[in-house]
Amino acid sequence: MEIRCAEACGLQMRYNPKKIEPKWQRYWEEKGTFKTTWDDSKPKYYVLDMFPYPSGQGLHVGHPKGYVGSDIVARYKRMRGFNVLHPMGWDAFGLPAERQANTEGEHPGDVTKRNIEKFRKQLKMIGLSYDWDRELSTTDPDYYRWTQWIFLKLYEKGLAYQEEVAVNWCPALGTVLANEEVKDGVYVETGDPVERRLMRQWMLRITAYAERLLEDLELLDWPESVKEMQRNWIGRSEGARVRFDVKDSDVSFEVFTTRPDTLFGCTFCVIAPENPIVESIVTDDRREKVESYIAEASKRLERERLAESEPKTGVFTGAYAVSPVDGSPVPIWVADYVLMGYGTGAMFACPAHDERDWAFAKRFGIPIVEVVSGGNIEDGAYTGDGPHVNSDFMDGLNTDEAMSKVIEWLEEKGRGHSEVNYRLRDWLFSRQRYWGEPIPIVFLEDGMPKAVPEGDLPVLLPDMEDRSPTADGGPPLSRASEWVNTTDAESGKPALRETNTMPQWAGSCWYYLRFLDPKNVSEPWDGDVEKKWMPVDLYIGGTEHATLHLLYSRFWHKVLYDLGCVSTKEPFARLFNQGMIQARSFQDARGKYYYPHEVEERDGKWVSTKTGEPLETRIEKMSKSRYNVVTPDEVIDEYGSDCLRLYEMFVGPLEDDAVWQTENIAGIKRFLERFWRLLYHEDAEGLSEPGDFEIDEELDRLLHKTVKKVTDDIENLQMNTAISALMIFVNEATKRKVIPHKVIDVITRLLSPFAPHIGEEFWRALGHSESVAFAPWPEYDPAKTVEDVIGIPVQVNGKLRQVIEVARGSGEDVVKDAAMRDEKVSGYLDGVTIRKVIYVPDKLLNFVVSK
RNA sequence: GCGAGAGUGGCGGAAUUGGGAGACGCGCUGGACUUAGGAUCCAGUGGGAUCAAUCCCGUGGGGGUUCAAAUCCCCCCUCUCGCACCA
Repeated sequence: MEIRCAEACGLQMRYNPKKIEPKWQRYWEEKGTFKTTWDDSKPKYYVLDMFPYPSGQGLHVGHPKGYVGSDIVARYKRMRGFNVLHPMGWDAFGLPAERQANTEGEHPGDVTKRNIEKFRKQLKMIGLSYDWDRELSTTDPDYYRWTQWIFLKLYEKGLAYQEEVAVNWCPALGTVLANEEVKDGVYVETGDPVERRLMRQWMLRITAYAERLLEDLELLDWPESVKEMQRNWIGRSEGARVRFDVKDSDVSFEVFTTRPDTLFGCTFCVIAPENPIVESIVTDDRREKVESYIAEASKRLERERLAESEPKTGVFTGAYAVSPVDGSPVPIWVADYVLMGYGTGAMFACPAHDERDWAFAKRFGIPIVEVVSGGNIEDGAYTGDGPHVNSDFMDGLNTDEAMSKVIEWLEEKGRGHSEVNYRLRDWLFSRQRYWGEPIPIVFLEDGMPKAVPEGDLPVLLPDMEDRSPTADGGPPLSRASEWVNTTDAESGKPALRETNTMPQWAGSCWYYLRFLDPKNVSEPWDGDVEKKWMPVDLYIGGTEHATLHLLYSRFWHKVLYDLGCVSTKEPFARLFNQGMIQARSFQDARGKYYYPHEVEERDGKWVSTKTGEPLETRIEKMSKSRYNVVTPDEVIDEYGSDCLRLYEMFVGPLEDDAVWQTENIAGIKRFLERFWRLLYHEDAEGLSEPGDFEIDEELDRLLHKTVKKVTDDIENLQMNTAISALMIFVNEATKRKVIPHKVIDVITRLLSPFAPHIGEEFWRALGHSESVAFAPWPEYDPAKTVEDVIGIPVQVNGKLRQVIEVARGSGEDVVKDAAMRDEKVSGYLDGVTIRKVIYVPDKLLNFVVSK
């Protein structure tokens, strides 16, 4: 392909992104500019975007914000001599595609393919420097074959198991949902109601890795907020497990407590309604009441139970437990504020020193016994520290001492031991959907599960016309009887395939590894290749994945680490969360949304242009239903992709949310046009003169400062201030009549990661024959980034009175003399006593005076 | 309720080992060029007083530390995010 710069194109001297952008995108594609192969001579840099779910809506301008940020880093690192791996792919299994397919009467595979094509086309228009040869989709059998392979590894290690569990069943979707996908009794994505149902499910034992997932957060350069969210999610707490015997019975139960030091203050125990031991301890006279309470509680979702925090409900079982410390009888209650899923599903209550227990005791008239002094337990629970009382061998000790003493005592007596508990629960891994990875398990005639041999992978998703759940709530795959009825590979005996599929999180747990070696047909990735490229040096994506995707993939990674399949403990060394781009939406009193072109602002109020009706306006997430979507296609058509990229970076800090305001793009457009005119003077009818001359010192210093600023800012992902620095330079350069090409050459390189098309265009115009993508990043002279003569603010009593010019590095005496000679300053020093002079070299001079 | 973060012109935002508040951009005002301007260029633009030089006030509110506070400390208000009976 013949590449012609604007000069060669004749008289096209105005900045015209429509002409240059597609040209360079074609060039990069045809030349394979961003194709990455391992190169021993360069340091590696792996910069990864959280790959998108290719929805039917296509991209809006919010999506590429993070992609542009990571692309700038990728391009910058290449210019700094790094071998950069920067891939992109599709997290394409999942519910929306299945629903879209059903609505449109198509196969989810076809829908997905079409959506991916649209996404890919949109991303390519933005000029992102991905190595498209590494593109992958989680729905591709060559990919999910290895997702299934990892599942088998988990299964072999005992980390995948089946359990009959109460799950969040969503009737509208015909599937179960993970706890995290349900909030307030509805599916967070669609608002469909969710109910509890007991079902056989595959679970992944993530809890076995709780401690390491917590500890290894220390190794990571991640935002503190994300680490904190993961810590909370894992929810480690230290305490003790204590056995309580039930009076006049051989039944006993255990409780977990973080405050075993308050055992002497135990005046009742509480058991979760679902706890099976309730059945065996309830007395006959209480049975009816207890059973109806349990029936009532089971109707409500866990979330709802938790939401109704007050007043607490519960019933007495009629049974008594024996206090393990003093042998006294304490009543056992059933109450739904105790959760079956945490600890042992039973707890002891010390109302004097726990707020929930206090509220419960007050409500039901249960005694409250103080064991830690220092508070007033009449008014409320005292949770602070203090000397213990009424506690036998703990009397006089504070909480810390009492804790170790009581644990020691319990262990000695065989009634308990210290224990660490986690809030994290095992990962519910099966979904009753069609569009997901089949779980590579068969069931033999005796119902026992058996792994599909590795050699038989992938277990392909069968083609099906009817992909709805069966009438009795069975997964869609159970309709594929030919597929379901198979044989055990080893014995040849009949077997049934597992008909659940994996959740969407599965494919995204390891895609960063497949990118290293995406075409490998004999293994998921080559070990040597993995050692070379891992870990991911920079991972950019939204905060919404703080606890789910990022915890799940860390879990899988650690399992793979234990298997010797990967060489790093953690997958993502540095994480960065880009903010969202939101947009203004307009709604009338009836709730009807209006497009931005249907409204106008009158006297600071928004109204419908047509009817004049007042509208309510809000800053919201972009969505089709809110009529506030802006697509990259329309912005690129109007302004070009360099402009879009710069605008998205310039709106504010990359990590912050921003509001899309199309009118603000004008400033970016002007900047690019000014930059263009540095080279293409309108009045000169062509390229400006090469101008092999030296620029003035002021501009030269500014150039060095700009190189430094842009370099530092990219390293810190402060793209907004980097662009500001470039604007300052271009504004200043514009004031000169002509700028030598060697200066434009430097600025072109600085700008090229942000605006790669115009960068490439200029680079060729300046006479280079290779892509600017690998041009050396400009160096700067530190000595030239500071001025020789600087203005020193002179204050009198802390108030700025004058700025005087002195040589940089001047001593106090010199500056003081100069200041005192200054007419204005001396006016302020007249008739007062100078008490003190503060001089901060090159920064400031302050006279402290008094009358 | 608990935890984390934030609050700066008309607007988006700069400035943090404490040292010239408001960089850069939008918008606005005035001017130049023009048949025209939604193009481009130049000048101005935190508030107040003043013809002006200049002065006073000013980073959510109140107090404090300091020669000096957007920045550090204490109290309060507001907003965003996360968790929400986790024994």
